[in-house]
Amino acid sequence: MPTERTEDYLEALDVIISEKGYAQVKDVSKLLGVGPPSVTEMFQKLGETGYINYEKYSGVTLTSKGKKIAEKTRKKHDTLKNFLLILGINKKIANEDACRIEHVVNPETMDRLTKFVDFAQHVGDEPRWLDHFKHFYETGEYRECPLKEQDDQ
Amino acid sequence: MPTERTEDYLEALDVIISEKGYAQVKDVSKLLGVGPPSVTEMFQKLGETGYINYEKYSGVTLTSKGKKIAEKTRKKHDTLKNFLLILGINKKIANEDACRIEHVVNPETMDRLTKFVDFAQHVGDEPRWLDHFKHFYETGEYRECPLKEQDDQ
DNA sequence: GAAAATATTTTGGATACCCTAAAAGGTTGA
DNA sequence: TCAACCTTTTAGGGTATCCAAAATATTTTC
Repeated sequence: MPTERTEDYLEALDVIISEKGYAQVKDVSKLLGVGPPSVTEMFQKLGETGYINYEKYSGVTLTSKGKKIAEKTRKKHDTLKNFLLILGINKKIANEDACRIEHVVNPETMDRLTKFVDFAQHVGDEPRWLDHFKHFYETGEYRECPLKEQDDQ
Repeated sequence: MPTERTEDYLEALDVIISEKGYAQVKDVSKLLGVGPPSVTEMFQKLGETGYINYEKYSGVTLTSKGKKIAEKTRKKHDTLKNFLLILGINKKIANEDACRIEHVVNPETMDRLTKFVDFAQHVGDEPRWLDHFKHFYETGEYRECPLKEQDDQ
């Protein structure tokens, strides 16, 4: 199993590579905010464990094994981020939190969250209950669904 | 700032202490699934940094500084767990995920989630939209809110 | 009250990260 | 072509966590 940090590096590599075809130490260093020696060290490890194609002093690419992890991680990231956005959290925080949560959630939880996001986005515009939640969030006031009473009668 | 692991230990201590008044190395060792030397080592660190009252070979208690962190962490844990339960995730997984997510979420996200849990639990029984989500989760079929059409006319 | 059982601590070591400083490789433009 | 300028790598350390084995303390039991 890759460590959390390994997932972070693979995900970053995937982002960079999808933009410029390969990734250099300095790109990852900048994106993850760590020093070049840390990146080189990780490149060596990722090379040895077969996640990337690594040759000293040249740009790296992902192997299919690495790509698989990267994509899985990015997908989780997207779902989490979308979920947080639905809740009304701003983009920056949604991204940061998604970045950290993506490494620790159970697949079953991801599955439910994915469906939840689908559910909230299924209709064109915001579903009524979500409007109600936002109203509740802002005012503390709960808007009862009028249908409820109809049912009870 | 306490590390994630420090939060875990403090939370565990709080759980144990609220049950038997003090905590021993073996209790924490069992609860967190780490060996006794790791616990002793952490006790020493927590003692030095003022989170617990530690004396060699005797049960420990939390200082108010430690209690504060422990409670904050437990509260986050509870909210996250409740949220996951609302989504329909089983208790075991909800607990495990809450345990890991609690260390990495932004306060703003916690705030929204807390309100979301309140929102979903506001009425006595499950709100209609949540029923609809569960139906959607199981069948992939979306139940339109009948009111929607009324509005449109 | 001492032997046996249990609990805790110490010692010594491992791993996965991170870093700074210095060396070495690669690139480029006068 | 070679000096200057990146970029990457190596060398040498640091921290936080974990562990097994051995030493020590405490508690229980006869």
